[in-house]
Amino acid sequence: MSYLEELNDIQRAAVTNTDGPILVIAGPGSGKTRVLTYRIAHLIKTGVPPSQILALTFTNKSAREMKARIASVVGDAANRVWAGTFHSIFAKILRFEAEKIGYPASFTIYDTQDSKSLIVNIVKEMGLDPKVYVANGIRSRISSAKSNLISPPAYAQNPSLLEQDRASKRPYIFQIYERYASRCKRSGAMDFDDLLYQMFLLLHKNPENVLEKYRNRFKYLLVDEFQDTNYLQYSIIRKLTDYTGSPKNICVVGDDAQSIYAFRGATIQNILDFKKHYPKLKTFKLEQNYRSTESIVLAANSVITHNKKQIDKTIRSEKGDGERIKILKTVSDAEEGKRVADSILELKTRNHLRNEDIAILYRTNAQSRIFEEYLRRHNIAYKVFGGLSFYQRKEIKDIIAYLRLTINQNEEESLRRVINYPKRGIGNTTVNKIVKIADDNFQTLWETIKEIHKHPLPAKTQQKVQSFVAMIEGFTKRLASNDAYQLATHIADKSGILNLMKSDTSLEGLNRYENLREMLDGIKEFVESDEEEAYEVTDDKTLTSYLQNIALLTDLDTDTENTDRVSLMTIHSAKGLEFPSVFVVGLEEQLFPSFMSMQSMDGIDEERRLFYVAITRAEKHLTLSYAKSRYHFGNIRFNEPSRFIDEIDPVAVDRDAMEPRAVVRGAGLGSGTSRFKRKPSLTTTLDPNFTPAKPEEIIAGIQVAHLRFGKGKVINVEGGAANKVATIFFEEAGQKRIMLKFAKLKLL
DNA sequence: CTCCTACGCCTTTTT
DNA sequence: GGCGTAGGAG
Repeated sequence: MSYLEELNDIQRAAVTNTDGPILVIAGPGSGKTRVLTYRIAHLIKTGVPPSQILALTFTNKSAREMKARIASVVGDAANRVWAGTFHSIFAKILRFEAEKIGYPASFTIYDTQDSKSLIVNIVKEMGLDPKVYVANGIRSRISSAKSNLISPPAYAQNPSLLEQDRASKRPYIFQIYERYASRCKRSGAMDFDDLLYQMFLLLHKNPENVLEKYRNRFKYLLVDEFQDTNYLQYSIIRKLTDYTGSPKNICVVGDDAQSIYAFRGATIQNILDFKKHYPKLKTFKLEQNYRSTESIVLAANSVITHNKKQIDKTIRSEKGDGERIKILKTVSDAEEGKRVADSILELKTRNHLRNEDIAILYRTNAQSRIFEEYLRRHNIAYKVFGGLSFYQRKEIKDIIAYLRLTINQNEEESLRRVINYPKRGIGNTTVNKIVKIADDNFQTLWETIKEIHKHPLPAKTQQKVQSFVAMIEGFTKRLASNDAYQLATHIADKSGILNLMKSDTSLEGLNRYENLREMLDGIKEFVESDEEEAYEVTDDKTLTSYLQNIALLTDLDTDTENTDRVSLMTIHSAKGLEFPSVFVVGLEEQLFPSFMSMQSMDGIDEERRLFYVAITRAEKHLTLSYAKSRYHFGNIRFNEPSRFIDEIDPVAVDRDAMEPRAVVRGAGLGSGTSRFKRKPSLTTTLDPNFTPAKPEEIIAGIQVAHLRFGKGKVINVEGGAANKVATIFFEEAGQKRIMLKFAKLKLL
């Protein structure tokens, strides 16, 4: 078994101890994924049927990667392993078992937006003040209730929760929760938490002995990123493995130092409880780091010692000192953007790095903009992960709403979304009446509009509603005969969406149309793809399974274009990834650590673990940066450097690099009026009464100044007479091609 | 009912 | 600085 030779002693022990409970504490870069995948491969090699193995991860990406690596050892058998995220595996099981717990098999999955808009509707209906009952706050309250297995009735009787709600002047949250749950059920919809919560209830209520069915099916369980599981997830794991007579073949892998999801209920208490609940537990610690240089590991270790509570371990590297960590101190967020982009150019030439070897990591999604701007100026290809994902865009959600409604008419968020989109004369007044009627009759909206003639509404309105109903019914009829692509194309056309988009010739409209086309192409690809690949254990090509897939897909998963790009993402999304060169930016008090976390010690500790995760993504080069001033909601803010910088062992830091360089013109505070404009203007550096040069004066090699782009050097000039085009490299703005006829250039 | 504009809120982090 | 929504006019 040659693959065992690729492991160190501890890794090998963690792989070959196949039976009984195992806890692997795995530091960053310690070959955690390798252990997990080889363990699964080893199980299969020693005769365990792959379909009896369940591997739960946090991202689709790591599930996919895991499968690919298992396949490289055992071949096709890897495809029969149940590997996926908690959410996707449970969605798949629930799809199969839904009717046993009162949901349709075609249940809809609500994303965060859907949940929020449902809550907004409920708050309105209950006549509560939406400024007090903010949707986001309510949603996280409901989410954490579910994550702790607290049902609506249990919430209503829980003194401490009720007291908290009273204290925050929102005493009716328990009623909203109750209503939210019943509306989801009535809609045949599950939110993200339901995929876990209903899975637990399924096993707990155990209709038709499903519990035994799944206990028997999954003989070997593996859980990645165990430190990020919440009570609910852990409870499901226990349901499946912790019972009398269980072989307890469960292997969990995690690192308490990398726990960064406490805000959504994750608790390292699960690691501590695991030792109690599974007494015959064997523990393995992976402390050898194979990823980073010693400087980087030293920095990480020194930072994390500032956290009191942690499982004792020391990470070692044998990669040599490597470069020390650079610190970029800048005067403004704009200068930070520019300096990082400059450094990337420098890295690429000096160290022969490709774009894909480089990542910029930040605390909040909003920080990406300024880096995008300067990377574009420097002609560096990049990709922003996270933020608004493709499937969250309005035009995409609109078409998705039609698709959902076609499958599940009772689903109300989609119905409300499209009943008057495109405009068909069913306005707010009508919708509100319909909602009222539905509520009075204990019906769904769909049931109400299907019988709209029974209700007192203007004849014209009734007609419009009836033709909407007929349209949707027409779509539904096609489900049997059309594949997902045919149906989606039909819907885009007949709903009027396609025409609406074609008629919008604005730039944004064109963009939206492109996105719609891309969406349709994506469906086509899904229909035609030969199973597996990106779409995990899906074997059917129905619209239902397509919708399930995209509901659980994140931006991180859509890297189909394998082009060479710098990655921009939050530190949270970067977990589990590694890059030769990493920039961790925005290291300022209030931002990182975030002001939201600064009330409590635990909050700061979690931010510090986040910083630890950020540092340990780097293999060779690590640069930290901070800005003295930064725009926040359009206002300028001044922050101190992050406390985390001082917590790094000075030995690991390159002190020379700490000294500030010359201030960048136009990008900093010193540029007069431009400070109040978002776009740095370079106009001020040029002569105010300047006269443009004649086209024939511009020749290769000379220095010029442009009204907007600043100083630059002409690289070449092509085209004849009236249509001369010059390629000019500007110091600030990068390379541009400019029509000389229009150019406002000055000779220098 | 629809279109347009002004204002107000926003930003932790994610499946 | 940007997006979604409320509120007014047509």
